[in-house]
Amino acid sequence: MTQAQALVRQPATSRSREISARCSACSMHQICLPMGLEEKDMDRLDQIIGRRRKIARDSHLYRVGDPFTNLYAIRLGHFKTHQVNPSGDQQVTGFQMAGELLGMDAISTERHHCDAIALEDSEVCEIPFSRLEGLFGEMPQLLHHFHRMMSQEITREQSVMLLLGNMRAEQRFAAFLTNLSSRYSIRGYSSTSFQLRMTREEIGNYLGLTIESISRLLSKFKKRGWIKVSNRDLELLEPVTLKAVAAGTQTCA
Amino acid sequence: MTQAQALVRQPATSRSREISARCSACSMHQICLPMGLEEKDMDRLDQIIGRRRKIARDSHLYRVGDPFTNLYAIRLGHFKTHQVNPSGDQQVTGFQMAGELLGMDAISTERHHCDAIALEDSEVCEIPFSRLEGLFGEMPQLLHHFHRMMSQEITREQSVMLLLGNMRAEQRFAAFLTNLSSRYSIRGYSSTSFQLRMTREEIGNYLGLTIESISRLLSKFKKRGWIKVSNRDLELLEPVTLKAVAAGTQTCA
DNA sequence: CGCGCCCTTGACTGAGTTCAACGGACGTGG
DNA sequence: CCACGTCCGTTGAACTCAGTCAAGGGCGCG
Repeated sequence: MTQAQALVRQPATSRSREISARCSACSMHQICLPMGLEEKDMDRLDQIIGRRRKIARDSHLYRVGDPFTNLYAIRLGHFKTHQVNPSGDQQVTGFQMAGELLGMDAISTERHHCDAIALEDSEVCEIPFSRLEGLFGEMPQLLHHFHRMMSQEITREQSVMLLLGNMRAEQRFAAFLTNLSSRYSIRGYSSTSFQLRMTREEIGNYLGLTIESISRLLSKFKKRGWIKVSNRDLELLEPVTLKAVAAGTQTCA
Repeated sequence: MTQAQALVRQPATSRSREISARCSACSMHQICLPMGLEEKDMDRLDQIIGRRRKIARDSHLYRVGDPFTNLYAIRLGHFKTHQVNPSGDQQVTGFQMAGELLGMDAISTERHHCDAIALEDSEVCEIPFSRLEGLFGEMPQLLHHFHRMMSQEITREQSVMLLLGNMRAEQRFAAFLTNLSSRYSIRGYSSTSFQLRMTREEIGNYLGLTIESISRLLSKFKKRGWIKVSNRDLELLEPVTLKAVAAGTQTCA
């Protein structure tokens, strides 16, 4: 029996889901929700995961006010989340990449508090929250890691508060680049060479700056020889300097 | 047998803890972690809660880098939390009051990421996190509410990001006052008349403004007849207007 | 080719900071 | 009880960083 035949003979429920869609086969499982689970537990998690959904670039994963039923684990691609205040202006609250969890802010009110939008064609795993809660009682490891992920989100947001509340423009931008760099590094990508998936405007909004300021900062950093930019392609030539600027140890002047 | 005698005759373990220290007898139990629990479950939660600790004004509940063992529920008083960045400047990340939970940002790394400091003489319940996790398996209601509280913290921080990223000074300050007002209201206190427990400097730091700006804003709002101020005593004379300013529907000009 | 979107750059503006001086509340000690 | 120092807050004047406004460039796509 060939491998192809073996695949064909699997029951329909298995065939309808690609093998690569299982947590254990996903390249993100060391970072994502199933981190640290044994094979057996990972399978149980797999069983509750609803669908793997494709989200086209610029389309919404969810919107403010949508009822909360699922968390979403990003398998592939990038997202942004933004809030809208009563007078209509937006604040980008984060950029998320593969292995990160979306929707945790909706647990408290069972409604989403922000919009989540794909920055490129992306793929997510739908995790029905009530079923996930059902697993927690029997899988303390899963629960513990879930708490770590929520806690990490709190920590992340606190550091953005520090950024928005205390830092000057160039410090903010250096911190932003440094943050992206380390997150790509964790995922096994280059920490010095990557693409910006978001527009200058989205970066500016996230950092509490205008698009013009971001543009000027890119030019300034380029002139200093700290980075190389061409459209959305970015190379960090002086990552150590950038880290120092982000930390406030060094300035641009 | 008199009541006094009855108290004396109670076993030492009971005597060492005041009756009012039990969750079911605490005025915050409708807001705090035990929200919605039945008497029996509340007792179980009580049993794992370590101590009720008094924290003197200006002293630390925990510091950045302290190992994480407990969450803290505020029974009485007010706290602030702040982060410190590498170059030494601080960012106040929140002001907490009775019924709120402190320390959730430490779960991810098992180290505290910020300092928590009492703004006045306060009291907290020490909740050993590992024992709390032990209860989760058997008390899904408790777990669910814990998730709601973490999620609420994420939401709260997102709205601060919106504030710091998008709002003008007067809008920030109006949002701050409105937020305090509604939190006091939930706790059964006056929503229009309360004391500021923090200095102008702490408010400014939290809102990404200087102490001078806060002082000027107080004067401005007073001149407009929106508030009455005398040192730390505050009265909101036009709460509706303040809400509108916070929402960006109305300006001060 | 032409249109739209995204980005860059320059000149000017202004909200909020910085600097500085002062005032008032509170606690301590003579 | 007053003198003194400290901490906290207020107010004014000058400055500055980032925003606003405006014009133009470059790239992709129909």
